[in-house]
Amino acid sequence: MVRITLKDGSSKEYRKGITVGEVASDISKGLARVAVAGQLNGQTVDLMQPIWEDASLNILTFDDMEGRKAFWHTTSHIMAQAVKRLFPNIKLAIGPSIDNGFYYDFDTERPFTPEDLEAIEKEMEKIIKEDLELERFELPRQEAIDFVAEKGESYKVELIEDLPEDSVISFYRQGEFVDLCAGPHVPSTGKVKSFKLLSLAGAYWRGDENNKMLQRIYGISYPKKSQLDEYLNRLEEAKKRDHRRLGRELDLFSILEEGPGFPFFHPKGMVLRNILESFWRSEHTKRGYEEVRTPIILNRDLWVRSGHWDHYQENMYFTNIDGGDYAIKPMNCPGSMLLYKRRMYSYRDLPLRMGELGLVHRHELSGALHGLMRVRCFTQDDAHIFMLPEQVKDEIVGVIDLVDYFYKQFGFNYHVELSTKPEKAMGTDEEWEMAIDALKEALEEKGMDYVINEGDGAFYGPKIDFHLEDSIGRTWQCGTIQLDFQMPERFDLTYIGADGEKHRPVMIHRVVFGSIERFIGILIEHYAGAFPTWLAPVQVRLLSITDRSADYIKDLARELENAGIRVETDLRNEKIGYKIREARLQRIPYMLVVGDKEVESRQVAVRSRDEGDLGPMDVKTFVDKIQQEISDRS
RNA sequence: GCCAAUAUAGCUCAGUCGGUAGAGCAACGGUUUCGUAAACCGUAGGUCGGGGGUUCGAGUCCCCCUGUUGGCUCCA
Repeated sequence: MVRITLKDGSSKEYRKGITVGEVASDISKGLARVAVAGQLNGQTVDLMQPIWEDASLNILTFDDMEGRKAFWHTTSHIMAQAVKRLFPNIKLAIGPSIDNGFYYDFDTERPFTPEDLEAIEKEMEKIIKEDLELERFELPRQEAIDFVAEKGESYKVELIEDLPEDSVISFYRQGEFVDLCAGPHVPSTGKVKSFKLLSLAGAYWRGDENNKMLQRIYGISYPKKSQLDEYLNRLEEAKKRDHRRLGRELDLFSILEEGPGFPFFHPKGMVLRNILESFWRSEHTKRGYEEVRTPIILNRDLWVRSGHWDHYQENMYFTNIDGGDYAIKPMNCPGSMLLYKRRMYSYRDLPLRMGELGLVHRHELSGALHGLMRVRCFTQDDAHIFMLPEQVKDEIVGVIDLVDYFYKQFGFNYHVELSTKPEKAMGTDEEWEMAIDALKEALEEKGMDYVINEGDGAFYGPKIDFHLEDSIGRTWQCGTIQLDFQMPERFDLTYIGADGEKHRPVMIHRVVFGSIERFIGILIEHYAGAFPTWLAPVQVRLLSITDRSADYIKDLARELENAGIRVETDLRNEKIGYKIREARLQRIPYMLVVGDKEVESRQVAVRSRDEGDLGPMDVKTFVDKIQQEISDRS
């Protein structure tokens, strides 16, 4: 007998070799029905897994991330099986589950067409109806290689050869289809009730652009049709809040063919942008930052000195002036270095916090451009902090607090990553280690959870990245703090210490919004265009019922403008329902309806975007209310 | 940059087998002066992304280029 301890702490004896699925059935029929995998002593396993020893067991359903992954992984096998039935000559690469579904990469002579996808979906339906059982088996290394080689699956051979010597090599069989796979999987193909193939894409083998490009098919699946519909519905909803669409509908910005990746900001987009910048300025002034502006174009020598010439050239734009080579800045730091060097500093002057809203240009691959999220020119809300070595931790902590303050202001969730030394880097391993330790120490002092991102640092130093989560769960890197021992060295930055000698300051680069353009893109999606009143490009629209109220409305508009409120009037000869509809589509926070009654009583009928009709109100009452809302930034 | 899809009026989209371009909304003109999400009538608007080719004839078929979209790669 074996003793099995369940999630709730209870335990029970079963015969040796009972499977995970049988235990689930014993617990309850309902659980057995929704079970997709198990967790045996913390390890995810198949429901078909027999249990030979005492163990703790957790039954996973589709609601568990691990369970969902098994479910999606099985669906990817079903897709691969369908592809092999339809196109026997296609070679299989890899087919994992991802955060939202699964994909499978295929090596095929002829790219898939949308019609192929339909045929594959049909074949998958058949495989699901056949309700094939999945069976796991293991093979010794050489046999495994021979097995896949005989099938002509050269990518699988390569995968097995790259597995560590001592690893268990497992396969899963469903009907005539066998695939190399670590598992786990759901017990049979019939478990997958509802699925959809979503998109086709090219993808390099092993993500390396020097390798062959394979054909990737993405898909999603669910145990119930209603869940699939809900997911597809969510995708539709996300489309509606796409910042590119809202940017056009709300007249905020545009990106034209004449400037791919170079956005134009419209008047309303500029209002939003200016508010963000003035918020930024006031918060930074409060925290002891000064502001500078450095040139967009600087000569070649500077970029050679900063290391960008050697380490960043492929992302830079160049120009020539009077026979000399110049570069358009991709970063603000070298300019700031020059500003630091304009005079002598005492240790008493440090830390020196030098901020710059700097417009940088970077050559991004054409295929990577994406609305405001990924552009070729953007404004970094940059700052360089020069400090004594003993000030490093406090300064980093200060920036972490500042970033947190900003993001909370907009109600964002975020997570933190710590990136270490990349391949193309300046400086010694010791310097890097010191810098990484300083960042870790600051994070730990703040008690922040973070993940390590190996090899993803800037070429001059490690960094802490802040990743915001957007409306459809994508994450975007915004804030970053980068510790840099290299630039001060290269530019020979010094300060005079208490001992009267010259010393080397330490420097950090940091941004909070990251890129104002990207941040605006994220804000648009986050609020679905319905900006809180303090950010709304137009805060109030005055709507006339008939021409008779026009003069009163013009007076009101002036009064509200004088109170610092952003106002528009709609005096057109249209019905009130029509005007309200348009104002709502523009997501304007307040509509003031003014007809004969309001002219008579010297009031306004207030309709809030979020709360609907609030009824008549004295003008002063409304102004007080909205001003309060604006100053609270609620 | 690579793979695929795609580009028709300001916007959203029709356009069959290759026979010479159409709707709704928006704009403009008129009528209507109306109380909380779309009044009515009319007018105008297009080198069908650009270039080349096939054809008696191309929005439609082929090739090249550009942009866009979804991925890959890269990143704020």
